[in-house]
Amino acid sequence: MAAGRPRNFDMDQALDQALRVFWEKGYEGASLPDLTEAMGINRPSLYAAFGNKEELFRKALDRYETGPTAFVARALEEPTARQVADRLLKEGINMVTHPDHPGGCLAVQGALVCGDDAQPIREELERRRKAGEVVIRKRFQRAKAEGDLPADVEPNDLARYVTTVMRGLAVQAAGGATRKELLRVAELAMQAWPSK
Amino acid sequence: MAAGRPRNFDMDQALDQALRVFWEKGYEGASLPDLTEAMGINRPSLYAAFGNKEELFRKALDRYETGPTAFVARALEEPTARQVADRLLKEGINMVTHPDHPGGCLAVQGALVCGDDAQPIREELERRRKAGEVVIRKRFQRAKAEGDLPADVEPNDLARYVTTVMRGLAVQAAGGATRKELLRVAELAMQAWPSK
DNA sequence: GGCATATTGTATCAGTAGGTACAAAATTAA
DNA sequence: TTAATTTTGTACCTACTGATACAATATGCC
Repeated sequence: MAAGRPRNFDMDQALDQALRVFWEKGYEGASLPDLTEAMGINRPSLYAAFGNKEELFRKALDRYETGPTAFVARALEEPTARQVADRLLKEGINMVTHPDHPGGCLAVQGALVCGDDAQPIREELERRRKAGEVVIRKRFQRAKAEGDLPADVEPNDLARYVTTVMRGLAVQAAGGATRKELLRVAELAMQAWPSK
Repeated sequence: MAAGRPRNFDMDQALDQALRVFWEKGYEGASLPDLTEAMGINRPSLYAAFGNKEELFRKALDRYETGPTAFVARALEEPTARQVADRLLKEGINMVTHPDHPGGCLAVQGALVCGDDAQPIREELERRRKAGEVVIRKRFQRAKAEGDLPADVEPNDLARYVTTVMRGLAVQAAGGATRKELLRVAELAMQAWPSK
């Protein structure tokens, strides 16, 4: 089979740059010139390689989930529910305030609300946020089955609590809060943990 | 003084509609046609009465703060810090899930991140969020001076904690969480309150 | 009524949004 | 070397963005 002219950019590197732009400006706020400049490619190359803006965002989002947010899966492996929650908060803070990439969380600030055109993206992000909540809930359900949580505690509520705090932390980080400030918040948030 | 042709719309009513659109779609996501249609006026009337899109947003934001978010000032009047926090969370939830207006919080979803043009708005919202945090902090500082909080507790941290949870609740509400779900979260969040 | 003033509606502006046509360039297969 | 294939770069498209010029209209004051 024939080969054709080779592309002179790395797809993953370009995607990382697109991710950075979407993260920093949101889906709507990221313009095609913003993206092509950061990715170091021109418009037709972007469309040939990634489809369109919406598909590019989805691919950047996939990369976001296998990269920066991989800490969630790791945190779930902690032995107790309490340790899971503690690590989710701490590593979450580490992520949303990490100096190597934009502050905050793409799943929150990518398109929390938006115009009509971007609604599919808003819904996609909402779906993924929901999915993140579900894996945490399942982990806490398991914890309860293992006797690791009091009988009168709803894993559902606990998962929603941790998730809600994490999203609040993400908003704070997007606004410039420091890691140190947010770690104090996490410490307080963990005071709510049942049966200390 | 002469009068000229009277405007045939109510400024406050129009502003309320603009507020609704910005709340629902964010600053960038709200287009001029979105705004004029909701406000029931045409473009030149909008510009004559409110300046431009940015000024309109600022005026809608002022109205937001004297209307939907007025619960904050009321909550601060509660006798104890604990009651203040509890009421902030509960009334905050009531607000961000109220059926009479869009879900979530304008100060969070109006422009958490955005493109270059909207940066002034993003910064304005960040300023106002910060100001909201400050009034809560001051209330907790007073509480501490009054012996209403343990000596080893930082009012600063407590204010940031409450604020962070409220913002998390706002994100959840923007994503469609119900009032009932969020009240369970608030209940858990209050478990963290010092010296029960 | 006539004048000054202010708002309305239409029609339009320049700039930018996302997206693409098309030819030149760079590769592999034959 | 030639043919087939794929990417690149330029130039461009349509639609929509926020914003206005201007004439028509509606008021209060004299």
